[in-house]
Amino acid sequence: MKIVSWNVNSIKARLEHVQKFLASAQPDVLMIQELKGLDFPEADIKATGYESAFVGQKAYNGVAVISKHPIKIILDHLPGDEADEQARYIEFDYQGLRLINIYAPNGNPTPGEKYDYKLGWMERLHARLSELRAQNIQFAIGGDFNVIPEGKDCYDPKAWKDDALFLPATRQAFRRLINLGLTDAFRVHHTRAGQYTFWDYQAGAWQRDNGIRIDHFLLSPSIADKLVSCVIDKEPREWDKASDHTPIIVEINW
DNA sequence: ATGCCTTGGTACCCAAGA
Repeated sequence: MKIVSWNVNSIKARLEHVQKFLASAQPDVLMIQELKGLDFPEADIKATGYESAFVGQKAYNGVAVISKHPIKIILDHLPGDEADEQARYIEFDYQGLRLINIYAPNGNPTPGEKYDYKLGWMERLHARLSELRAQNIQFAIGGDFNVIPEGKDCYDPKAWKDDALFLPATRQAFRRLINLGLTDAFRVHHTRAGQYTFWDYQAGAWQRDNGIRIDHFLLSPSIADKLVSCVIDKEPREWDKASDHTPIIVEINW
């Protein structure tokens, strides 16, 4: 089973890119983030042969699931704060497999309330994944975690030293997820530095390969045992009017 | 580096992104 995560930075601006990707990559499930609007082009996605479901809000955030077969939604928000109305989480069942698609908060500027929200959100995510582990529910979680796990996951660690994506407390929150017994799928078969999923639009970051690795797939133990491959597909980042993120693709022997 | 782009919402600039 081929599952993909991709922050598209507006589904309205990137619909043709999504359709082009679906046609060439033929994933079973494409989980996208940053829809940036209340509308979702379900009919256009259906025309390419895919089902879709989404959780959206006006202007910001938003996550969607595009799949060959219909999904069963388990949760349309991250539990733990009923006052939180940001569209950043969808948990669902696809062909008997539990999947989660997240758009974690950015957290800048630091310090401040946005960073506090980021850490609180990560703590709530830990609580939810801990619950799934306790219930022995096997799952894969993918998305834009907005976390640079290690120095080798960015072009210049010194430049990111005080950033919300790389602060010690941020990386600790990520390691706490890993320590639930989860596997960073990309790092199973790729260990070298300088492999990124995001390049800023500014200052020629893409041309200079000045990027960061912030889009991830974490797998529970039994799913990790079924991992075939996990790769970053840099091609869509080269397309005209590209998203600043590129897809990460995981293949599981399901 | 308060900069550099890109998007959406609102109104011709600003917030947010990372």
